[in-house]
Amino acid sequence: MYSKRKKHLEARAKVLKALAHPSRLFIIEELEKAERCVCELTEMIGADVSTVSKHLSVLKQAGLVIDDKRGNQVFYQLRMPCILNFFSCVESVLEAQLREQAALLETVHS
Amino acid sequence: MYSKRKKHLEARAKVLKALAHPSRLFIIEELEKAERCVCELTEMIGADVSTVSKHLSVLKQAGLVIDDKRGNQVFYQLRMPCILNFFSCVESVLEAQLREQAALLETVHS
DNA sequence: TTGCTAGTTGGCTATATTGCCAAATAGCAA
DNA sequence: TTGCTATTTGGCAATATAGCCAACTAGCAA
Repeated sequence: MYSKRKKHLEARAKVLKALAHPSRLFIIEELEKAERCVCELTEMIGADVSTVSKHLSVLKQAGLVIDDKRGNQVFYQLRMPCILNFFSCVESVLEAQLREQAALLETVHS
Repeated sequence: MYSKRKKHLEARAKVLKALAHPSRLFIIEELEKAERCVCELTEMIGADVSTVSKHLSVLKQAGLVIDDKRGNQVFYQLRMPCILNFFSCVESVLEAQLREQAALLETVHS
């Protein structure tokens, strides 16, 4: 029954929702390389600081990153190192879509 | 630069967004077991048929499922078998959150 | 044809998300 | 103290999402 699993699926959905934004995916990828302060991420993304701060807050709420205040800067770190492998499946979905589009073009041109 | 990766990250985000809903996660899990028609999924989820149909349309748009009309029923199948492994990371995020909450409770009680 | 079942689509309202600006907060240094 | 930088939070408007009902389409059978 759906109701039995619902709570769990909602929790899962919340994590996926937190990941489902290009800027937040960018942040995850950057944090994979090294910790970053808000100002660095803001510079790279090119949006308002408040916007980036809110994105970071979403990732933090979802348990994906942790923050560490040092001086007047806040550094964010990736909390889940498995995230990267995690994307390989998403990639295969995207690749399949590309192959499909290519095949479609093929039929148009022939 | 963010702009270079943006298109790609937007595509990724779209797939994750399609997954980021409890009913759609439920559908994915069911289709992992076997193909299902819309009526079966509707029964299990307990929402309006139109709602379930729209969820399926979102998953289809994202390239996660394919549909197969047979008679007057439409059967949906999982297109990406890797999806299941894909969730193990999300699970570890959730488990970490639970551990954290448990630790927090610990400090309250002691 | 009519009638029934299965599914999709349009339209609507309620709610959530995004991203900006402005204001508030915190650390550090003069 | 004042001033500067880094960050968060509140508020707002624009847009997107979710889920219902109603209407429409398609397959099948009498």
